[in-house]
Amino acid sequence: MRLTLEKIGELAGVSRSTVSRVINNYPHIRPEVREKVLSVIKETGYQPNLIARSLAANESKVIGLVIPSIINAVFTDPYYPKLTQGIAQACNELGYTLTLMLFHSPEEERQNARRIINMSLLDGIIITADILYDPIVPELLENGVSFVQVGRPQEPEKVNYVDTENVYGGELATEHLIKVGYRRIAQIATAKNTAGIDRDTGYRKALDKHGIDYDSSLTTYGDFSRESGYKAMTELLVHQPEAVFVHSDTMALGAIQAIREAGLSVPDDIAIIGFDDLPPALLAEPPLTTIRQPIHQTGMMAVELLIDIIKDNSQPPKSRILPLELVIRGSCRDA
Amino acid sequence: MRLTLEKIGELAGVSRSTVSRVINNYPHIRPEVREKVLSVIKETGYQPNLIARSLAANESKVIGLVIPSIINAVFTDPYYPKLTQGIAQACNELGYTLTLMLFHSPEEERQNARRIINMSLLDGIIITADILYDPIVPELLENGVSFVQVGRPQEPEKVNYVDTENVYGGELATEHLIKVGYRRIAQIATAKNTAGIDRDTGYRKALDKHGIDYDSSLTTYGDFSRESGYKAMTELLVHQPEAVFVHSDTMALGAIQAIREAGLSVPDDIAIIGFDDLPPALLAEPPLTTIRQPIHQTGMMAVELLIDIIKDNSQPPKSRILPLELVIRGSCRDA
DNA sequence: TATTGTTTTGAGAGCGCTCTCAAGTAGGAT
DNA sequence: ATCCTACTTGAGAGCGCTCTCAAAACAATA
Repeated sequence: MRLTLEKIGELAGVSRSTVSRVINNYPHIRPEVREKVLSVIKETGYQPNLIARSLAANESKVIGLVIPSIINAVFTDPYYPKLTQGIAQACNELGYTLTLMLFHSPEEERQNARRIINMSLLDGIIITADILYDPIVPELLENGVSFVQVGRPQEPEKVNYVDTENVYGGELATEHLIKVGYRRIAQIATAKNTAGIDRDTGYRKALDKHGIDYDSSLTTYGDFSRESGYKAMTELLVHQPEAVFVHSDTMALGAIQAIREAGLSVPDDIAIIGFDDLPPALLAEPPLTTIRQPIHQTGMMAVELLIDIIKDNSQPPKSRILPLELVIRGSCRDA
Repeated sequence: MRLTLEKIGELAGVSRSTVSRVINNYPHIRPEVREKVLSVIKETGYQPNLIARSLAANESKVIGLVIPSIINAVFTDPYYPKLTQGIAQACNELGYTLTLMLFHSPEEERQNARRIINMSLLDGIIITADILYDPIVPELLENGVSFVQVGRPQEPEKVNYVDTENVYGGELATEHLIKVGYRRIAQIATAKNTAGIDRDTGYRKALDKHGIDYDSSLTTYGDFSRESGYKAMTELLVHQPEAVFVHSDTMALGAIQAIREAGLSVPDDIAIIGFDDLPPALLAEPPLTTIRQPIHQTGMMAVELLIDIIKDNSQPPKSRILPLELVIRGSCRDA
């Protein structure tokens, strides 16, 4: 039989209110009474009913993680599991419960998203949508839901978000390539998401800075999957780049495979620099030179920011930009 | 301002009870009244408060997915993301909400698990623990929590679980190796989990059936990570196996790398057969011959079974065993 | 028309908690 | 001893819903 506050009070010889007070650490309780109540709680193994608490206090201490259907196909990319881990850890530490909303199709997404969002089960939401024109974001905005986006949003002035220095990252990668002596630098980009756009901006910026003309035939596109990297590299091969800046490690792995199958070598014939620094980068052959992104920390940061917002949703939108780092390994020649 | 049943009733000129009835599709409502209420709900965009509903009805329609800390280090293995996807999809389809409980350390696990489990936020739990002696399982059992385990439990007669035919899988893999002509067959196993034990059983069974003596020096152990596969293969190399049955694709990838770095070739010098049939298996070089496991379906099945149990937790423990399939690709010689 | 049965509806209690309000109790100052 | 200010506690309302119970309305039967 489930225990209730009332019953604990009975056993301890105090009222429900008093028990509630000791559980919630209110001051003004006589030490002996607090002791007594605590001991009863301990020996009965009482746990407060979260649902009832949520109803009364009008907060559930649960937050939702929304991963849109477009991204979902890319769950093979270790990026999301890693991000999820960071989010989960922060939730554990901060006493929140995490609910996962993974959608497999746009219809499923539309049907469920609105329902869940409005059903007041959630105190707030983290949405991993850096795609352009995500339909959920305006809806959240309109309904006054507390949320933070992972990745730069379409309208940064309106939403809270956590992002990495993607422009700088693109620049960093490209400049490294230039610095070690490459000139004909291609790019495997990802269209339709702000991260990809920013990295592309950085790429062009670096080219420009060093007086290299941007050549659009040297940019091909992938969708973050390994297969798409393979395909994009195959297209690139005919243009004979000296080096390629690939927007994600996973695609870089595919690109390396394409290069090898063409009978060429990395980095001797074509150099590769990736982005993310996920575990496979280290295991690649050759180990991938890449731009390290603090993914786990991004997740944790998103939770912290969200909780901040839940406490006061009236403040102007905030953002956190996390730093990137160049990791030199074996897929580019040395300086 | 949040709408309530009461307010909708007011607007529709009926009582709260009636509104509740139309929302929950009760019979005995005059069609015109139902229409009226429905239209008010539609134009106001009213959504029932899930928390209040949970409290009153004593069910939350949310289930938890518990991934213990030991496994967590292995989140780089695509197995878990894939399983999670299956679970999430079934939840969406069946109107349940999924909460994710990822733990990073045993302490975190102990602290949070009990709390969440007893806090009556969850209608039921899916636990992905096929490790031996998992401490959470007895606790769940003791507290009468509805749960299903993914992977064969320690005490199958006591718990509901979903599993694959692991013994048969081990047998299938080993027999394939024997059939195409190998005799000196090694194994990279995973200790301390029932899946590993079962696959090992199958491996020995096949050996035995074909009159090959089991040689313990031909079994080494990994922990499902690619690195551990690499290490285990390195150990195996000195014993010069002709073929290796690796308990997971991810470890198989590591093993192939070790073989290559030793200057040998797959399958010419050493054949490899994996387990799982995850996407990287197809991308490996050579493409991995492996045992396909219906991971997505396993996740969905777990949810279905769980919901079944939530509805009536008094029935004797049930289990679902999913079939396995041999997928022949390029990492073993042809017959 | 009286009676019985069925459908349709509302009132009210209750889920287990939080939070406000006011009452009771002590200790110190006057 | 009296008053004032803490401190300490309990009573009660209320969160938004479900569900039981009984009343009201209507239809069917005698």
